[in-house]
Amino acid sequence: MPELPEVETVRRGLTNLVKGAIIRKVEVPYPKVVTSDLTEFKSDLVGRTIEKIDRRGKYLLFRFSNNLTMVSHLRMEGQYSVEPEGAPLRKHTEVVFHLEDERQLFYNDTRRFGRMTLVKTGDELVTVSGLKDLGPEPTEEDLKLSYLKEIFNRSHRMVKTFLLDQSNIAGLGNIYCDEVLWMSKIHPETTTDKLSDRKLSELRKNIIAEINRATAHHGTTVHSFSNIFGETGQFQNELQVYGRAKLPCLRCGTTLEKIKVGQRGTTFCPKCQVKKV
DNA sequence: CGCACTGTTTTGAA
DNA sequence: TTTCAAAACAGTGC
Repeated sequence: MPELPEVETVRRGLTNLVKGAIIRKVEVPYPKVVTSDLTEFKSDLVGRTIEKIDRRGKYLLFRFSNNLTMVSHLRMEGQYSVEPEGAPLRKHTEVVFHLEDERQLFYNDTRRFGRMTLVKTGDELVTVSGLKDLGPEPTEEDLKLSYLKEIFNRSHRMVKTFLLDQSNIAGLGNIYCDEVLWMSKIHPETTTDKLSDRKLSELRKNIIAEINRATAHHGTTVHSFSNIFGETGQFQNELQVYGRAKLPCLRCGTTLEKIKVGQRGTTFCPKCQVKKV
């Protein structure tokens, strides 16, 4: 499901619904989802308040009282839902947080790729792989052009693959990568060191703008994504290339092509996005 | 039925 | 050190 705008949508929904709630009991029907000690996971959260929910890249950070943080990554199809106490588990419910107020928070995950781990607050930045090496957020303040120039010039990887690497920039996934490359008129297989400073600046602006715009639309619903209220995002109506292979480019009319780049399906316009060699 | 595809990340090997 | 393919898993569509 989720790239940064979708995870941020989930974060806001969770904040509305369960911020301030107290955990009464934790059940883990699918133990593999918890990568930290399972016994501690089930016992340590009992009695704790969900004080805040943060996000970093595609990671959700549940801040509990007494300096505990639960790191949750939804991977492909992870999803939270809030139900009345006693509601039956869903087919793919992996964790149940019973709350003190007659509700329960479910973590559901059809493909079972999502993972969560419990750490002492602050430790996530040193112990959680993926999180500790995460690149800057795609924002005006955090994503400096000088930084991009440096990492792009140093690498010889294809730009699409490079943007998907979360240690370079946090939060972009397959959909928004294809979108920003189309917007910036960059062929996905161009190697990063071939991009001019001017192109890089354009790409940076497009990344920031696109992520902001998608977040404002509550994210994109392609397969299964819906927010905690069960509402779908609206941004799929705004996509220019993703999911439009064989359809005309909305800028020049050329038929969009779909190829594989670094084992990910990649849609682009062969006329607008010419590979620089 | 078999195969390819799907919004992600980690792992191990080259 | 850097980069890449396979694997983790379930569902859907051809």
